[in-house]
Amino acid sequence: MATPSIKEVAHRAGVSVGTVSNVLNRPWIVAPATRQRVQDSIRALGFVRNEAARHLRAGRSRTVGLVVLDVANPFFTDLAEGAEALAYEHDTVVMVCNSKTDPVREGHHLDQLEQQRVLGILITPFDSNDPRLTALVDRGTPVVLVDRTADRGLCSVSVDDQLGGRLAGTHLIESGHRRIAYIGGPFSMQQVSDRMTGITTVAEQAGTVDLQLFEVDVMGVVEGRAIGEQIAALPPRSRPTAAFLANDLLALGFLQAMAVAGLRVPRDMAIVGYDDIDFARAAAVPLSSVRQPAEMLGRSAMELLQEEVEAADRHRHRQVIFQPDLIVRESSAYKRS
Amino acid sequence: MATPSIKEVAHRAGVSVGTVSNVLNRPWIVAPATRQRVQDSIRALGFVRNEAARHLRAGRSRTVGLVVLDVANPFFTDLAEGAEALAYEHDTVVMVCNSKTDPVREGHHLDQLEQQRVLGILITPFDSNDPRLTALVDRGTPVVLVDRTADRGLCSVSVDDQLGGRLAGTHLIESGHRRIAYIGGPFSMQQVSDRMTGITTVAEQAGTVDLQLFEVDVMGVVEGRAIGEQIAALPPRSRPTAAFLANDLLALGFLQAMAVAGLRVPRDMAIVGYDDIDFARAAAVPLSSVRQPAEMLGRSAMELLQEEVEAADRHRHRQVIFQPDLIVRESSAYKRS
DNA sequence: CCGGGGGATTTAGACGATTCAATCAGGGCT
DNA sequence: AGCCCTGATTGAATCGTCTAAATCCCCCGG
Repeated sequence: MATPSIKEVAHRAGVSVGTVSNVLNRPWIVAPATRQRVQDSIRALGFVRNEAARHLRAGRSRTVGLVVLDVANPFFTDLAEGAEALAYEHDTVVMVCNSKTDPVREGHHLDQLEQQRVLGILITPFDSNDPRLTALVDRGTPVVLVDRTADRGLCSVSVDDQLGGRLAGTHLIESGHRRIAYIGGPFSMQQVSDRMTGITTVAEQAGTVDLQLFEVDVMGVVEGRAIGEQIAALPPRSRPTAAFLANDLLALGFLQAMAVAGLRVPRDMAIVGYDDIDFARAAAVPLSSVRQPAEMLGRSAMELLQEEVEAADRHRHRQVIFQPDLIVRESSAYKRS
Repeated sequence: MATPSIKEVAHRAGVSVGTVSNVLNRPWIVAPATRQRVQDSIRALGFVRNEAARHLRAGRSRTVGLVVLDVANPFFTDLAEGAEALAYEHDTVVMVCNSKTDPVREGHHLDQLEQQRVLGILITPFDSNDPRLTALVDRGTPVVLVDRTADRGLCSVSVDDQLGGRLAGTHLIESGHRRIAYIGGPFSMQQVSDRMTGITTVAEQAGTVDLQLFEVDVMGVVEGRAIGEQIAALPPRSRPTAAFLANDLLALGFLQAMAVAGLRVPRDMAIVGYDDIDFARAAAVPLSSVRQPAEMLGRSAMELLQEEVEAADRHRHRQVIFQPDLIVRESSAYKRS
């Protein structure tokens, strides 16, 4: 009835449990005839290894945790894809957890993962300086920050967000915009504030640019739409003529709101998003966006983790940084005279 | 160095391991003073429960596997969201696995989940009659089919796909279309063929409708674009005037191809998708789509599973079926004379 | 014929948490 | 003083797998 254990397999094959274990782990040291008998027994009983027992014995599991801010965001699914591809090569399983930009959920997932004694954790944290992260590391779970730069003793994989902000800002300013909105949030999140710093820098260099900041709690389509309505309702005189949004979901929502409000994109409102998700190109007005190498990020993060797990001791933490690209499409392809 | 075990905690608190375990599991039977001492010890040592050991002892894990066809598809992330919400209430963890419509990957994930002795598996299988599924059940892992109807002894949660197909078909036919394309795939997948059956039925009833079928391997944006190009290249005389696509990703890709080819939607080509994902409404031309209650599906599936796990014995397998709705938007809002 | 060598197999002890039967310490009652 | 009861705590066995050390067996060489 219950799943058979190695013991039943051994009994049926007329050998000891040790031999069965050897067949499973070092088949070459077992005599061919015996090996065959054991394998037959395994098949006949439908034996399936118990990962919990292996894990307990080995002291380490074969799972890696990946905690992301929003699984529904294609950027993160791409990232997960990359991580999973590499994990597969290392005979490792990825457990994807969705924190939904909520520190409480994030904490809950971290607890679960630690209890499961995962090999390590890849995380896009709500707050990169969260003491829980370092505590985790101190207690022995390797952590790699994803899409965030680690300052202290951690590995991290990130994209130069300030550069991303500068790219978007420069593009909009050169297109003649003087009132620009930056929309993202929460500002406490490193990536959001870095992108802001980027665009702020170039705005200040240009001198005459009026940069308005709008904060949201969560970066989803719904929130983008809401901010869009709010901005569309401003008097045309003071209303920004361009918006840079900290991710594409926000941008898509924002774009919808423009359509509803009857504002033309890019004529009345230029839009630049971030991440360059697949849907950006398929939007009502194809969306300009700052592209990040999502899959590469995931792959790279997993690489660092595996390195740390295997080298254990003599491992130096590294910070890998990628460069973003600006992809200009119709939503910002209009030069103001 | 290594994570401390219950033994170190006990030693430091000057009690036996049994008492520590009691503090963790039935604190009320432990004398307050002792309890306090143990809790202090736990905190001081940074003790974290070892889930593998608990699991091994308990004989059952606290994880549920969810295997979906495509995590990048918002339909499935919504579904996962629903499942996770209920899991949380049952103090259970969901492990999301992405089969990418690939039976091999699917099999790999099933193996992993079984080795982990998960509580149960929720799956949108590539092939509902896959013998591996029933084998899994026979060996003791409860399985609930999601977005598929189970015939045999399994629980399932699904949406009436034939009805969905009929809704889309009727709508297009009543709008005056006589040449209609149905695009989806692989046709061997139950939901794809059910939707086809639905539209075929109403097309036959109408009598004069020419229904053309196009098969794809995977239902993603890229494939939709490819089929779109192919159809746009047909001579206008024989080219369908409407397309019903088996999911919204396909439809979005298809829509892009129309734009590129210079065909106007809905005038030259009406489009109806399936799933009504968030992006459908945000598309270049807002997409008509057959809506499925994704989150509800996930929740419901998890409900059935928990029921089966708890009732163990006297549990009757059930097939829950939801009704889809047709959401008409601009992409099909044009009546041919 | 005996000892030794080497390959094949077995044995036994972890790994960490849980649980239940057994023990223990006190207090109250006769 | 002796006894019992109760509530608190302990001890030991258990879950399934792995591995290092021990044992077994057979054959070969001296």
